[in-house]
Amino acid sequence: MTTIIAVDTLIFMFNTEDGMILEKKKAFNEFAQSKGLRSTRQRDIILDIFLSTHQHVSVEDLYLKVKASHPGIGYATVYRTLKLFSEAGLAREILLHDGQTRYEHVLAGEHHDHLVCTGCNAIIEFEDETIEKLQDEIAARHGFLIRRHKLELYGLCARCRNIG
Amino acid sequence: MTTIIAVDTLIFMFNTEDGMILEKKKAFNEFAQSKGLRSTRQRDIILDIFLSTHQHVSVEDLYLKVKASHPGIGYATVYRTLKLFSEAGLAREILLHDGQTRYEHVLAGEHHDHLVCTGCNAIIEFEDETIEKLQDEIAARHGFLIRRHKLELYGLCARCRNIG
DNA sequence: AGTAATGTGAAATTGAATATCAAAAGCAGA
DNA sequence: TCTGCTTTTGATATTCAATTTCACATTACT
Ligand SMILES: [Mn+2]
Ligand SMILES: [Mn+2]
Ligand SMILES: [Zn+2]
Ligand SMILES: [Zn+2]
Repeated sequence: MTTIIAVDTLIFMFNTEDGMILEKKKAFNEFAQSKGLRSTRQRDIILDIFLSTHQHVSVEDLYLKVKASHPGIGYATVYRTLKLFSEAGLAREILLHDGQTRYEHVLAGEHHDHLVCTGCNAIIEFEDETIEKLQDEIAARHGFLIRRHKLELYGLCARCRNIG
Repeated sequence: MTTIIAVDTLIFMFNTEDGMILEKKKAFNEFAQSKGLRSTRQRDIILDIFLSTHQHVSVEDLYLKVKASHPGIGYATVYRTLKLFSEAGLAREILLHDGQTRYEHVLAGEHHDHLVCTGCNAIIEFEDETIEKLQDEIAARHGFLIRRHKLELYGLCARCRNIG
């Protein structure tokens, strides 16, 4: 009986946003433990606030958001903590054309690339398995071992095409 | 007779590196004229030296190369002149992961993407028509009009895989 | 509590891109 | 060739995000 309830709860957890959040908190705690990092109030707060965001946030973006409720937390801490999140595998650094590093959530095992509207800065995510395969073939042809790639399509979104 | 010789010479010219160089010098002169730019000793020198390079050069790279034979020429001039080359269509700016802008030669109508070795910084150029088509399809599916794209594959080249 | 190691926040530094500005050079006419 | 106007140059300053520094605070552990 107890066991069945536990399993149900677990499945439910991982299928909701709250579940994702718990999952990521756990992932970060495990990472911190494995690296011998100490647990601090600041990291907890920054993690909570990062997990509450839904877009691609810059350090500055997140810093301002954090400062709103916790004015004592400094820019450097937010900066360092976002780097940690990315090392821990729960965030990914992305560098688009505007020269500002942004962080986005990484969902376990998921990968995507970006369509960027240069008119309104909208970012659309996409995946294309065929392109990924072709990339591997190109790499293989040149004896390369690919670690990561960057594919960004810049242009105007439907709305900006009409307005512009 | 004269005409035939001229045609032969022209064909020959465009099939050699010297021909490319002449072609690009002409292209830049035409651009300069159309923009009302003045002809200067510095621009001639910088163009010559840029055309003599074969890799993807940063402003700093080219500046050092220029300074070696012409110590009087300043960084700002090299910087501005490379921008001009790119406006004139004979160079292209590329921004790889290391956050340093580089310039490469643009061959008429040609496009390519880059395979970058993070071990030795080697850069290999490639083209893949299928990938380009798939990109267009993705864009169309989202109502986007693509202006440019960036596709970079980062990893280790054959040599660095063995050494590393 | 005591101690050593780690984390924090304000400020400083870095590094590349770009702007500024006085002096030098190019250019069209006289 | 000289003149006067405009552009270009070169040294330097500025900008701006990323990153480092360091004195002080906090944590983990005994
Ligand atoms: Mn994304
Ligand atoms: Mn190239
Ligand atoms: Zn748009
Ligand atoms: Zn290599």
